[in-house]
Amino acid sequence: MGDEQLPRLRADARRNRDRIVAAAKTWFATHGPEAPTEEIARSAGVAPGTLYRHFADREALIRAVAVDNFDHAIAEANAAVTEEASAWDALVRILRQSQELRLSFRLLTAYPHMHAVLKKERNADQARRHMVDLLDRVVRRAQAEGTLRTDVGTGDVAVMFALLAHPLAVEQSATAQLASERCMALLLESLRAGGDHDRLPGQAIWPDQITDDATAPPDGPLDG
Amino acid sequence: MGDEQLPRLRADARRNRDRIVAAAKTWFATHGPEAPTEEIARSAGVAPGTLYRHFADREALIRAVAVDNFDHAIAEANAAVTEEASAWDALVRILRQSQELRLSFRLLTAYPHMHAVLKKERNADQARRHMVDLLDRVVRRAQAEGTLRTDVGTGDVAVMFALLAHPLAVEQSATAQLASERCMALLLESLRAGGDHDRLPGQAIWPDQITDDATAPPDGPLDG
Amino acid sequence: MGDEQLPRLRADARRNRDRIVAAAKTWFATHGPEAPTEEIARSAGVAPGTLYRHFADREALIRAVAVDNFDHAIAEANAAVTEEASAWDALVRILRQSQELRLSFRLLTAYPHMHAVLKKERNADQARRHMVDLLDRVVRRAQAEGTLRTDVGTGDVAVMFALLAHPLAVEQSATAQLASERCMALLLESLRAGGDHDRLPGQAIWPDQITDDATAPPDGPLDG
Amino acid sequence: MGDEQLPRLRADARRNRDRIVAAAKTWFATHGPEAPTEEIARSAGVAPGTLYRHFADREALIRAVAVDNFDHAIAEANAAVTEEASAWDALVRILRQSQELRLSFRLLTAYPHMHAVLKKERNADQARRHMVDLLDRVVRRAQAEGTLRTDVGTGDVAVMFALLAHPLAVEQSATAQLASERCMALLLESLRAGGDHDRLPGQAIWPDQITDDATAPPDGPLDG
DNA sequence: CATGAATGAGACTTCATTCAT
DNA sequence: AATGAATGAAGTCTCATTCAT
Repeated sequence: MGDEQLPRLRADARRNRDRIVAAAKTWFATHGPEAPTEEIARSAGVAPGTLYRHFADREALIRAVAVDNFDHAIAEANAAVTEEASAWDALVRILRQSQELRLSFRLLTAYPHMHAVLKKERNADQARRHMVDLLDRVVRRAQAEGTLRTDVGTGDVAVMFALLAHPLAVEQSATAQLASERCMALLLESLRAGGDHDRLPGQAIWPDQITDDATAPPDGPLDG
Repeated sequence: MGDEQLPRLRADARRNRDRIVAAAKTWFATHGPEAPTEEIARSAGVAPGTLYRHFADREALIRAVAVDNFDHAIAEANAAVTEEASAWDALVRILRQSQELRLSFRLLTAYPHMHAVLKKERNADQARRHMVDLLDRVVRRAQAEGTLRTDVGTGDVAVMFALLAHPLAVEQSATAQLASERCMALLLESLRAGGDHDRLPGQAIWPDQITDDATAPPDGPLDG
Repeated sequence: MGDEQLPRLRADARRNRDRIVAAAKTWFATHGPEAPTEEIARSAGVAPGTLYRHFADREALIRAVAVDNFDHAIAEANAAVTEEASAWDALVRILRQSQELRLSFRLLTAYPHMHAVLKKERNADQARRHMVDLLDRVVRRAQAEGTLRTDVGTGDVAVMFALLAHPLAVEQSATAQLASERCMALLLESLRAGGDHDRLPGQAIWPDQITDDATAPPDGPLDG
Repeated sequence: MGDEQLPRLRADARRNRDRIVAAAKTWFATHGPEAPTEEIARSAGVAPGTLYRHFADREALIRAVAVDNFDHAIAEANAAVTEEASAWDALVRILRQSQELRLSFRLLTAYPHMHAVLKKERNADQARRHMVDLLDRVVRRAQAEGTLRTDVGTGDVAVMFALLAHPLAVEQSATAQLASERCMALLLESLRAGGDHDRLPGQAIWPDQITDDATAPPDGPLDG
């Protein structure tokens, strides 16, 4: 899903590459995108030089992690679509289960210039579009089956996903877990078809509006 | 509000301190909480030594910025409570207008150990509690006046605030602005009293649960 | 001569700067232009950070050393012109004595892109032109006094200086010393006015031809 | 001449060895003796491991390049001696034409410990002596035929060769080419027998004095 | 023999913080 | 109280060389 284009690697090199990405994913998740490459290498059980043989610099590593996250997220989303009885259930499952997707979003918002970084690699941008396409199909099907209110678009849903993917400041505790679930429940309730809905401002937002380059993010981790 | 306890400063020292906090606020907002102190000092028009005369280390500076943010946010929230006709309207206004509050929340989620950091300084922790108290009053009043559903607590509302305070990855464009407003509208709709509500998981979350030390964040910027 | 434009430095900073340049001069002379900056700093009795406070990178340090060399070389040449009875004697003394000039040339030919590097700093380029001007006056005076053959130009003389400034591969031994002196003697003999001279190829080379950018050096230490 | 002692190599190995030496010669000439071995290998179309199968380390590669240079230079010098009418003409041709000789001298003066390095390999040292012997014969013959002044020795001539082998800092331009030719003409004029000659300092320098270990260079590229 | 992945020492540079002026 | 120079600990990245495939 993002790796077919890599030149064939020798088995040991491939294994090292995978271990480095896995270690980086953990370090980025726990210590942010500035986590020391040396520590990442150590966690992966390789020397620093090996990390740099596979990834030219920190950015390349971040891109690789992001692509990997998106790949897994897409796989999870596909499974949800395939296995759930209704599009609505698929949507709920995607929202609830995608830890990988969540990590992607965290990385996305924590690293300055992240969009620019991702654009540098075909894989990364493709993965993003792929995810959006998938979400778009689910949204339209949910509206067709009458479970999702029809005055929201895929873009609206994506924005909500992005918000919910953010870590709560208190996330690890039991309260945080509960808070997160309650928040999701409230959001899902507001998306559900039926009942009286307020008129939302503007028009529904669809994928073409969020895929557009015009929506490039600002400059900085807190704004980006 | 958070600064009464500071020793009297000479006028010029006071001015320097203020300029440093202002510069830091800008740098933290645009370049994250790791922004170089030297740059912050330069922006403030002082030498690095001066910055460190006022703030023992980076953390102290972050605390000062947070306190400053909270002070402003509290002032804005007070104005909302005073000037709006209903508690609901005050809530909406707080959510929509408080740029300072938004920045506070961003800082809160972007910096590792932020809770621990804030706790180190009486001022900072007090400001946070002050803000929560204020929100609590508004929430209870809104429930009393019948505009806010009663199965949510102040903690739930705070979590939503925190979520909405996050920048959308697309925030700068017109679409992003619209997306943000639509998202807020959906959230507010879900908080509004009336209609049929799904049963939310667990119990309502109230201030004591989010002020509790048990909710301390884990170790890392993305999780914290 | 190359340092008037520096902002006033505090006395201690000035002293450190000078010690760093002196240490760098020694290291470059003995270990080439890739000598470790850390060692240079250690020799100067400062920490690496101090070296980098004064010189943004290795290139800047090399430029500073080159400027310093040229400054000293110019001073020596000026002394020769002032103190020697004839322009010819001044020429001989300049050729024989200018250790600093010799070091400049070594650096010049040992470091890739050296000309480009020097051009980056106004001081460096100015010093070079200054030196050429000085040499030009001596050459013309020697020709006017009838001691230097008139079919050579300042450019020719400069080229010979440059050649002689190169280290002989055997330079440190007694033989090398002698070889160097005999070589100089032969060269000076060929420059001396009087007797029958072969027709030299082309025309005399004057300063405008060697100051011209068109004569930029090739890419590399052995060709440059 | 320098390679008879090598063990027989398979045809492909032999071809690889030759390509590596050729690539190294180019890289050393353009980027100095510290040129990355990996780049040299790439230019030669082999993997780094192959380079190290043929040459134990960087020094061995440098020696191989030097031997190769000397071999070619000797062949050219032999041709000059054979084909030119007088020893003087042979001397002039050797000086003017031997690009390989020039490169040998450059490498010799650019690399630290070069003499020590060459001495480590029988081939390299033999090639150097061979070249000196050849030059010695030409010098003596030229003096015998009355075209070379008799107060200079082979060592003096070799030193001049070494000097002229250095690149002029301006070598690439038309002016540089001319300057080089004029410089050679002046030097040759000073070597020519006839006319009044100044007394040169010391005694003529002969091969035994420059082959002597006592002339070993100091420690560093700029002095060596 | 060739390959090219892995190593790991070490270079350069940055920056939070201290301290002499 | 302010200044800004100095420090030195990290961190990133390179590359000569080794070694498993």
